[in-house]
Amino acid sequence: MSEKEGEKFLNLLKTDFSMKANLTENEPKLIKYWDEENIYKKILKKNKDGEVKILHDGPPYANGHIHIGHALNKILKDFVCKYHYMRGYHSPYVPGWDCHGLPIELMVRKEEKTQDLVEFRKKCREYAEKFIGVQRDEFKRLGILGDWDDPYKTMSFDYEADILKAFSEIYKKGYINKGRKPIHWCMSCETALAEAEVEYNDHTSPSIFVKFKVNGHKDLYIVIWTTTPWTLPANLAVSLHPNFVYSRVRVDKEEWIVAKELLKQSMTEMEINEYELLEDKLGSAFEGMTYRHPLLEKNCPVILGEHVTLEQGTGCVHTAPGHGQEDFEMGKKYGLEIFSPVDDKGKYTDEYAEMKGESVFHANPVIVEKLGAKGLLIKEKKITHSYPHCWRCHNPLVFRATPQWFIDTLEQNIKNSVLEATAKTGWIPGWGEVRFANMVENRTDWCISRQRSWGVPIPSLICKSCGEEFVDTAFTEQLVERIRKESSDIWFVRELDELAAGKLECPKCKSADIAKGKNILDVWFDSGVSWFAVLEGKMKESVPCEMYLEGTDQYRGWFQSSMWPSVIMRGAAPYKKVLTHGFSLDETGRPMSKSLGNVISPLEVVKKYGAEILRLWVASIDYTEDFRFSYNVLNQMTDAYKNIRNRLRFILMNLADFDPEKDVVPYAEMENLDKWAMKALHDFAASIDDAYDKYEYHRVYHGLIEFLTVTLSALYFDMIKSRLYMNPPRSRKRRSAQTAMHYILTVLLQRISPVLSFTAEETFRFLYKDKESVFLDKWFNIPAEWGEGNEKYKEAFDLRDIVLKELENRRAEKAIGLSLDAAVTIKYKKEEFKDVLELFDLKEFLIVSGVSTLCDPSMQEETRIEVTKSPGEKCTRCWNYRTDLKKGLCSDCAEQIKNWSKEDI
RNA sequence: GGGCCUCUAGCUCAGUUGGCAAGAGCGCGCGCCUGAUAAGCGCGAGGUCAGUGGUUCAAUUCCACUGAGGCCCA
Repeated sequence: MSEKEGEKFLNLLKTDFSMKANLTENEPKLIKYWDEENIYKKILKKNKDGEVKILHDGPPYANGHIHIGHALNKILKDFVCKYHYMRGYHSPYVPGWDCHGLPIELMVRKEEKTQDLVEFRKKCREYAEKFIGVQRDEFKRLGILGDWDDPYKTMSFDYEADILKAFSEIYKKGYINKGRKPIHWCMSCETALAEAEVEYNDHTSPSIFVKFKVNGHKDLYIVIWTTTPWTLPANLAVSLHPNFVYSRVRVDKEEWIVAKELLKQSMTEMEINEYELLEDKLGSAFEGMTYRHPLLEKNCPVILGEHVTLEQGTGCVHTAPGHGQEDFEMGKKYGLEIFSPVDDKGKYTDEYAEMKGESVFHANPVIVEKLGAKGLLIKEKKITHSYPHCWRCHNPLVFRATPQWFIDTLEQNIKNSVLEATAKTGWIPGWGEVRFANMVENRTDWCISRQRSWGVPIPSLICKSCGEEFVDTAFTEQLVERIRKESSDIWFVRELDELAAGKLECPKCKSADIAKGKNILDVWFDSGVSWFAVLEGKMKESVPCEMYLEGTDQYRGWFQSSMWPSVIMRGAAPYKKVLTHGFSLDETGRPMSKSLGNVISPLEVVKKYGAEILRLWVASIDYTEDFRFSYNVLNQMTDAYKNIRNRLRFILMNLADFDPEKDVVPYAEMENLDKWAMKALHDFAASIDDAYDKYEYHRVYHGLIEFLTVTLSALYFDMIKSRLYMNPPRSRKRRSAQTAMHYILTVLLQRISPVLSFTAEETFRFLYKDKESVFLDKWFNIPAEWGEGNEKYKEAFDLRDIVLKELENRRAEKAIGLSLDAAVTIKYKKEEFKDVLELFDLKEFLIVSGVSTLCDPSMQEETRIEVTKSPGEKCTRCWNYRTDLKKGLCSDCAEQIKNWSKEDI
């Protein structure tokens, strides 16, 4: 028989499953298929009675294209959800977008010159809508399944209404308060400015050293330095650093207090040439000391703050809680008034009657003069420094306390409840709990009011006659229902009497002359009540949900902005688990940023490599830490992907004539080697499922690669190839191997589908033309029996390693090439070792032409391996060396060919 | 400056409560095969476990400090 004819009797099957993936072309087709066939909806239907496990999406900001952080975040969420889908949980995934806020306002204002507020808000809405569309397409391109047709948007009418409903509930519980807080203020535009609207330019200010008379000591002064003399009327304290050393020095007939390290520098600046050091003391020793206010008839305290620096001045810091951020924090800490005797136009109010009506910037020389007259001014100079200016009118800004609304996060009961909820939450990784709790402990009040345009209005009312600002809960609740129908625009479109059903009245002076408040809500409040608007509202599910999953920046952001409202309103956290991921760095470990020019766009990756490669990369890394991203690492993923795909293809090829409905061999009748493979499959699946349960996808990736490369490709497939090719197609021996491969493929597809969704679906639909989707497939539970295996497996594989080593030695000597060229003799010392040798068909197990075994109790060593070139001639069909060839065929091959068309052998 | 975190082969990761000469896969080098073939198999070279000091009979593993880096604050 010629070799050509011989191939007729070999199971060398072909497959149309291509080696080349062509991801960039095929992925969009699959996405279209998922879309058109409503696969996501069908998954929900399949699992509708399953246990509820909802991952609640944190809304990205609807602005610009997605970057690698967005991609990673959404892909991780997709892993979580898809594994839930596979395991039968009810896990609807409703993506969302954060729509209000300053960045969109700023973008729109660049192009839009309209002065009309409602028109402007309309443009903002359009802008957000546009980028929701852009980002939705980009996310879908990554293969993420979810309710893309009906996502949540913080600007939808329902959502806006729910924001105010939540506001109202929190207000009724007493956790929303009025307060004051210093902010950047432009007195020529008469408007508040956000940090992003502030531009820093050089500005010349007075630079003055002033001495404050200490009470209870004769001629003792504390020396401060400031560049804003106009804030001195608002001075309420002097801050010292508790751990700095302060010196008491004699200057003329007086004694001054100055930080020791700044003593020389400040004395030079004050042009004091002669002074004498009297004493050094820690700043903490001065706590409780009081001094006489330099301008007003009152006494003020010396307080301690870590914010004090030794960069300039005297180390004794003039503190006006109404006019500086740190001063404000200190004021809060020490219970000082947030005092700011300055009005919208930048003029002193009657709280500083002495200069009422005077503009603060014109006040500087006057204040300096007053200090001089009192003998408190030590030195005045001019200083040119970087100073905040208005980005629109370019005038210098002031920092000034204004009325604001706060959520009271300092109230001890609620803080304790938040800490309790924190302890009950599962933080992944575990250190998240410490980080979150620290932030809860140390945070300040949550200021929820913004003096902006694009957002949900705070439904506060202002009494025109007495100036009282207040919230009327009945009115708020009417407003909620109006907003649900007409959007929050009605606040700006309608007059107050159109909005209020009944009569409004000032709770303080009973006046009925009321106006609408002018503040909108912080967007963190918008997204912070998404559990209320989306989980409870839109989805009709309950809180807490299974998981929030975001970057580590959200410990301060969304995790907190969600936690506080939820604890106040529901007495518990909105989530059972919080999982966080790190940030993307470039190849050298620097953060990815536009300014560094080291950004790799996920869109570019998808275009060049395919989303599957990106998904595989996400699975490969330990995302809990920051991760490096580069084309280098993507190329590695491409290689890994090819490996996976080829192994799938090999299985498909060998299953081309296998129908699981008819051809499956019962476990009990399977070959031992195939049973071993089922044991390996069982163990593999158990470890993969454990990794999925713990959200450790890099273990999924590494476990998968290890299983495919070592267990399957290098061991199992290599060993069974001959059996698959040589035995009659329907023979039990061959069907046994195919049965194993069939189960391997089934388990593999289910395990890779959350990560390699495209490839899993492609393979699944290639295999089962009549089935819809791998995600709708029933979960295959691996029989526990398969995991039992045999304790002697390990000994057999240890023996195999030794034999292979010996084969390699012969190969190096050029005695053999293919391992089938060899014959092996195994000598063993202990009789019991026979059991190990009888476990498998040794010729198949070792892939050699002949194996002989011999027990020799007199041997020193346990086993001895001898490898020789196999005697006989090479069989043209099975390539074994045999001594019984007839016409080039060995007797086994002759037998197999004889039985070729018989069934069930 | 503060809170939290990271640093193991070129890359991505393992290394349970301190204990055999620190492992895997990929990549790289060399070889085999040509019935998984723009595939498959084998072998090999790569690490002062960021650095220093300490605790201990023994430290990649515990402690302290230093360095590099990240997120969030100030």
